[in-house]
Amino acid sequence: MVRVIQTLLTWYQEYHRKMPWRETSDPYKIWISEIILQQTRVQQGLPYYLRFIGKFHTVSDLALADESEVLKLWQGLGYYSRARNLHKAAKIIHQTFHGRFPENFDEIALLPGVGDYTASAIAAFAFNLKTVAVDGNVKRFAARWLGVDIPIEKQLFVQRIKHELLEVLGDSPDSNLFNQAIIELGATICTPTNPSCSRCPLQETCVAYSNNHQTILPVITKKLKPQPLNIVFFAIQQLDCWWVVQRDESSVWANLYEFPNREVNALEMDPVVLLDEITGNAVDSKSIKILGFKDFKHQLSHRSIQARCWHFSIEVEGDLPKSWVRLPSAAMGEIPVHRLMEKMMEYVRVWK
DNA sequence: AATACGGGGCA
DNA sequence: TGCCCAGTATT
Repeated sequence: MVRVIQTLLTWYQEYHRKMPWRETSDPYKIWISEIILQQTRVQQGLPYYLRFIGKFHTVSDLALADESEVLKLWQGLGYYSRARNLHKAAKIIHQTFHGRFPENFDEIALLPGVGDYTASAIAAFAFNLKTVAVDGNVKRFAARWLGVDIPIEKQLFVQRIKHELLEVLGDSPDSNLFNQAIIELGATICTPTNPSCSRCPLQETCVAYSNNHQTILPVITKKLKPQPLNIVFFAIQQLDCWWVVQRDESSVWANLYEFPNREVNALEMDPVVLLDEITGNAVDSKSIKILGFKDFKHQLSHRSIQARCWHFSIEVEGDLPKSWVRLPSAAMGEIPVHRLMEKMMEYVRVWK
């Protein structure tokens, strides 16, 4: 075991990629990076991390911001509850810990948006606590290296590899480096397809390699098919202004803004009839000019969205729903929106 | 234990 | 297309 960890750390120090959140021991920066990197590739998350740290230098800066500011900075990254929980957690740290990041595992794990992986990662990377941070990379590497054929989404699998990896770590003082190393190994060598076994520092002791089981491990049984969802949007223009609504807190794209819309069974509904339904006949049909429509396909992890965006202009509004907000086009860039909304704003040329 | 929750890159 | 990414919260 001593031999293994020594080999691993030596490999890591020579070959690891340089990343800004590994050049610091500031728990705030490490925390931000770990939240951003949840289910997100380094390449995609890096610019967001730099912008975040650039705008909010400390946890208190973040705590004192508006949620919309935080969501705006998160725009396009997905899983927006991460941003809302990040903001909530910052307020907790600011208020109950007076801006000082908690330094023990249990207090870290209590923060909203921080689960077992993230708490372990912060504990190891910021405070060098003895723990194992199990993410997707570590699961894949451990399943192969230890030859564990329990499906990786089972609790028993995580229990098993955590126990074994903790034993590998042993009494080493390098929990920080060890955790960085196994994650980096999974990300760069022990990849999902075509792992680079020839370059792997742990090839000699790898169970999967010795049995030629790299392609059948890890065992993954889950697979949910995205369900179809049809939505008709209305991009309603009044001279240089647009109408938008904010989504509610308990749905996809929570708290983000978008054009008024309605879920439908089929996209081919009469748009004027649909608009009357949504507004309660608030808009005089003679006041409506139809400027065109465009269809969009948008893939989420759990939904296959087909959207139709109608471009209307109206002269005068009637008694529109209270939740509708009219914004000048200049203000449309200030509100947090989802990717589909970005595409639709481009279609109707909100900014000319 | 299962499901909701984004978006992008790549075979 | 389908897979998977430095996962978590909710049911």
